[in-house]
Amino acid sequence: MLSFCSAVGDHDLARLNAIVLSEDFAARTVLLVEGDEAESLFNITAGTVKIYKLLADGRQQITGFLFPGDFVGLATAERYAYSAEAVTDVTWCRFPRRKLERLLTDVPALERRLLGIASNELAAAQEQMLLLGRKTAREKLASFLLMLSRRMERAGRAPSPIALPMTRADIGDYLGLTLETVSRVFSQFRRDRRIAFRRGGSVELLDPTALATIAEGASEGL
Amino acid sequence: MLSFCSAVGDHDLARLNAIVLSEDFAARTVLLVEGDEAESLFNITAGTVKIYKLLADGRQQITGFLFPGDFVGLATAERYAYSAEAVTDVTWCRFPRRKLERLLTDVPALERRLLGIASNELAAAQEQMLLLGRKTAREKLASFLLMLSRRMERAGRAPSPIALPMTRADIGDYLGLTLETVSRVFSQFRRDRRIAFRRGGSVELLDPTALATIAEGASEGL
DNA sequence: CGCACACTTGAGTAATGTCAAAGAGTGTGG
DNA sequence: CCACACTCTTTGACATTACTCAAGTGTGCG
Repeated sequence: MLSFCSAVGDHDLARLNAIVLSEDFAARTVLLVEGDEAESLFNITAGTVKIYKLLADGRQQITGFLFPGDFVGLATAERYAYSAEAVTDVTWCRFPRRKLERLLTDVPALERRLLGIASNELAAAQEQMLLLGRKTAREKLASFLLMLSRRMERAGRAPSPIALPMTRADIGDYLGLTLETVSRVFSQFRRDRRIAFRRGGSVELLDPTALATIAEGASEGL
Repeated sequence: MLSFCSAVGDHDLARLNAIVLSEDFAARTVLLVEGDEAESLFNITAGTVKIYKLLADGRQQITGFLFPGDFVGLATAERYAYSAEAVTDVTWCRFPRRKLERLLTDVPALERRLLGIASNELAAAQEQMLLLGRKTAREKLASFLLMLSRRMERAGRAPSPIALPMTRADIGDYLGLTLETVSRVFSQFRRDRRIAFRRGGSVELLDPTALATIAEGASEGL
């Protein structure tokens, strides 16, 4: 929100606040369903959200884990391109689309901000395609841990330990692996003293440099 | 280009044309390198372009095949997020970024158009993540053929036969497979009379319905 | 305290990758 | 014009990674 609102002047900020609505949800609540009419855009205030797509037989691909400050439902299309579920308890702000569009027309700087956000997401999506299509299980998990770590840093927090509010199954569905493979690779990293699990489901990165080497595919002798 | 320019009035269209520069390239020419300064945006006029990311050891993930009308280098970031190479001979229009930005400021409708394009690409990227992370080789190839077919239709052409200007290796690098697996699945589809190869490297979809069923993961008894 | 639920670990399997060789299509120079 | 050389493709045999199925171990919550 901060980065979004900072493009708005005082007067327009008041208008932005006027159209915003705060909502709370318990963990595991389904927040959006792919194909539903996209009548609002949301910005996460607290908690973790997963966005995902499903195949007919139930196979799931999580396309992103979203944290406070991230947008859900970013699309100019009529319908949501993905489903969303609360991983933890979640609070978000709702921007009714029609009101938001009027505001965007009046404040072009907001539109440019949204374009910037969308093109960043596009770059992240391409990075994820590289991961899904070409990386091994080890490389995927190392990349995943580092991505979360960098995200913590960008949010102004320490790069380690990292909170892992999602299950092994969710991590697998994000990386294109099974939960068993995720567990096995984590165990391997733990045995090799590259990570350590802490209480409350968080992970400490004991050797970020080694993880970065693995993540980039130089996994030969490691 | 048409869809982009149609958001511009006559006077502004003249301005748009004034900043545009047409360029030609032979097949296999490297057009952009990931990490290079993003000083221009491009719109393809003729030919096929692949955009891709590389790992240190040479593994490649193609994140998109782009055709006439598509944009290359769409990013607000300082640097290109991907490399690009001409699959066939290519012609494109260059929009110097600084001049384009001035134009975008003057014509907010253009910016909204770009936001729409970016959010469509985001939806396509998520569909591709589902494919890469969760679909089998058969499902991937069926999805790929249908995607190209739908793209032909949207461009106002017949949905079949489809031109396949890229190599099996490129298709594999797009779908997260090896070229051998691509070839084997194509052979299987051909034996099952779902597709037929025509002269000049194009494919006819003999049974689009069956392919659609396979693509969506209902591959049980097929 | 005990019941879920998530996680870990093991054994065997299946899908896809790797290595290899031969065939088909295309362009070029003798 | 044909033969050679090149690249791309197909197909086969085998290897490997990650998946499936299964059992057992925490761990937190009611």
